[in-house]
Amino acid sequence: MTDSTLSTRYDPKQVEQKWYTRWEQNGLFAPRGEGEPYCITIPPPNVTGSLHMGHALCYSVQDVLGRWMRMQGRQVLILPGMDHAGIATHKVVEAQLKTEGLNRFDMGREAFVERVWQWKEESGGTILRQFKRLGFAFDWSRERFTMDAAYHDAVLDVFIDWFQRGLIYRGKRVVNWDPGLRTSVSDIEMHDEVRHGKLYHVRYPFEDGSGSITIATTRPETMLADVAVAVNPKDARYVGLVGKKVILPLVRCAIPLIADEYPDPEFGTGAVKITPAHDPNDFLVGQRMGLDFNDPKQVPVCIGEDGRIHFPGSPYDGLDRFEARKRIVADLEAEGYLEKVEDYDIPLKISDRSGQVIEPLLSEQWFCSMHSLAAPAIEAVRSKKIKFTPERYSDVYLRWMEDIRDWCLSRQLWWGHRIPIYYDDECKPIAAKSEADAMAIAGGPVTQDPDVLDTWFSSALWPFATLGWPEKTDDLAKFYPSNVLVTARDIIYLWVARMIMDGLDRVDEIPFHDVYIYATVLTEDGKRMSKSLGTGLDPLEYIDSFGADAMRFALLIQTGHNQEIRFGEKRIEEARNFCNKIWNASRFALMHLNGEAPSKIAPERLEDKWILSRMSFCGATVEAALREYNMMEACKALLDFFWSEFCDWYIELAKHRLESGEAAPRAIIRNILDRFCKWAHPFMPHITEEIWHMLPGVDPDAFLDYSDWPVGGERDESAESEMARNQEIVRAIRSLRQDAGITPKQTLPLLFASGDNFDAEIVRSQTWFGNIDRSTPEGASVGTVAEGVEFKLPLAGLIDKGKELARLDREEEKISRDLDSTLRRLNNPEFTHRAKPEVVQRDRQTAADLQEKLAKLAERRDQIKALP
RNA sequence: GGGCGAAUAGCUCAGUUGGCAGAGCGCCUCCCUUACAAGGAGGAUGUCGGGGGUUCAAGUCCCUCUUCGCCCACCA
Repeated sequence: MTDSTLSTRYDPKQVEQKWYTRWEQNGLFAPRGEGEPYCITIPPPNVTGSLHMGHALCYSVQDVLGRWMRMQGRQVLILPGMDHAGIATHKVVEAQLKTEGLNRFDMGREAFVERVWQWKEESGGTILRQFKRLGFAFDWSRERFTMDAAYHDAVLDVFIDWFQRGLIYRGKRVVNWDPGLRTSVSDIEMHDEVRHGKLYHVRYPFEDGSGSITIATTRPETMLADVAVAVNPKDARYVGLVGKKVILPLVRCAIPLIADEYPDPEFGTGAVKITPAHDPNDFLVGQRMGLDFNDPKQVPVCIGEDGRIHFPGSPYDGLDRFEARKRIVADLEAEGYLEKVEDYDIPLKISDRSGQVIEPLLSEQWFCSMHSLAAPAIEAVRSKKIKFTPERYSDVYLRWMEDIRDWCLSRQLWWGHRIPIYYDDECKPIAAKSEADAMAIAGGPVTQDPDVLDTWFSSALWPFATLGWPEKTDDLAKFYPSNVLVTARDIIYLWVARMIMDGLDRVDEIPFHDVYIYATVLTEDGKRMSKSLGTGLDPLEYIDSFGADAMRFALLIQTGHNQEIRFGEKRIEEARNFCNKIWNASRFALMHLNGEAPSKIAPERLEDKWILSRMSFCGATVEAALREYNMMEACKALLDFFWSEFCDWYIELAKHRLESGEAAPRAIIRNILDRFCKWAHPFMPHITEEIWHMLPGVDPDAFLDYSDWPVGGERDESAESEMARNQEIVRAIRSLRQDAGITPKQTLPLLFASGDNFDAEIVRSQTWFGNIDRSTPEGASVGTVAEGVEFKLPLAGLIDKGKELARLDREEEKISRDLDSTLRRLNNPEFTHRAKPEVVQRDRQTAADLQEKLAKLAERRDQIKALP
């Protein structure tokens, strides 16, 4: 019995390493066979560092699905890769440079990009190691990066196509400018924040000397670029004044007082200064005024890309925008223009990328017109061609899509896909795949646009560019559309929506059938996990101390259709304990299997039939849960079955049968371990592979991923209910023993039973009695009634009369309460008439049982009282 | 302002079509019973956030309110 030498504690470290190496060496992760293809192109993590808990969950779910499908004979491709993550990576490397006293502008574009590639190798390597430690069976041979040469080609292809179709256009707009990173960012790359500030009331005198009009502003520094003052045409206070000119204080030039719908008469003074270059709303007013945004005289810009005042000749030139505000306010006050200052909570846009206050800034950018791309993508979700799980997210998606805005594509960065636009000597843009192509078209020298594309432009092609598109590859034909996208809810707009639009537009087919949005992993006390807050947890640390299987299971058992999960060390300890339980139960089983692999399962006793039925139920539950992407339910089914049913009952019942050499429990236990290993394998791949291979009869060269997925579902209802009765009885008698102060170790010779509607062997062995006698004991005894059978144990001399009576009281009280509520229902004719007959029948039975129990309790009370 | 989610045992959370409230952890008692003390047996614990309504019957369905989290929009 070599197996008994196995440690009583499961050691994940060596087991996990051993199997991962073997899986890789045997090429398990690439698609195999001729089964129906199943594909997931994993969300490529950013090469900005290392993976966190959210990643661990995200990819664990995908690994579960992949392994589950593989076991069902599908041809599975889980395609991994990483994202160059333009701004995010750019920022990481810029921060590194800063610590070295360098910056990208001194380095130059080429050297900087080279430096980022170095970082990409480093971060990518870390991430890959983490993936492998978590045990993911992804096809590393097909690993892709969003800046691979072929991928870049796909990006150019889409851009040029859309440019030629007029979907991509260049324009001067007020964009969200991040002065820290010196680039534009999109609408969805920033968040709102309210900060304490001031609302300044500034007097703008009329040119004709007839007094002044007062405007309210939170940003006096932008007045340098004011082009007008606007009032609402319905605002009675200003009727007749519109058309006058006002003098812009400090700048001392004349600007018009205009009427526009935009000012809200209720706010401030009802008069607004209009600065089209530094405010999106003012920009719209400027458009309505018919301004030429290319003419700096008509639309001046007073803040530069670095967030400093750019107003040559003024004393403010070169000042930081916040410093300039102070100076300008001071000057306005000194010159008597400042009417009043109020405290005011200013709603601001903060860049998600740098944390800087977004500066709305007029600049020339590339945009993508979204409406025509969105229409089919809306239809695909509305018609349920693409299904979201949980379903509520399809509404989130649709609402955003129906109100979609044009997308600012260009970023003033160096890390990313450079925009394939070349300008000829007349500054006419030409879209081309290379400089040579562009020159051929231009017939002369060209200059490439310096900007790069928003990183999501390339991410949007992920489901097909990774499969070789625009080439017509075998992979593309076989694996597109992929089956499911597993992702976080915060990138539904950024990524999911765009993949759907791109897929439908460029490949003419949805990119995936299902979208599963998993829960956000929070800390134990409900905080967002974040490195900067110090609340981030590193999965690798937990894997080191608890094992990858425990790590995965701990996350998966909390992941259903919920929106968030709280994760702490407690949860992973529980999962580790489960691994240990699996290990020890298997150890026990192996000690008794004697290396035999009994082929035929012959259920002989009630518990055999029961456990086989429960096993079947477990498999069916796991499968149904997986179909609905409900990891929690699947994990719970596995845990409950294995621990509470198989270990706590079946193994306990099987012990003495194994001792006496019975074949049936051996065969059944082996069968259960085999199936359990299979059903649990997607969730806990290493420990299940290890145990499965220890089972006698398992081909040492086989792997669970390519074994089979047993079908569950056949139930033996009568065995289940009969077993449940016996379990009830066992629990009642154990409780009785405990109450009587008898420890399990004290095996009592005799238990007396009043009937025989129970399985004597189950009850006797599980309540630790030598024998059961179907008569009434003489002398003092304690007893209990369970499932209509009365059990007594003789306790002459041991019984504490007072205690026993108190116990009977408690029991009686509880039964009476139950009986009362049941009778109340039954005595209500409305209930008996209207409720479903089976419900009424069940209640009648319950009432009868309770009454009988009560009678027996009364009888017992008399007996006890009669004792000396 | 609009939308989504959450509120159930001390904590973290399950609760499928309405039919007598569950698990894990924690707590109490007992047990190192030859697979496992990272374990076993037993036990205590609930105005299911508040208030209405529908129903014979509501944690579950409807209305409403409160608190928390998230998303979207707007704001001089």
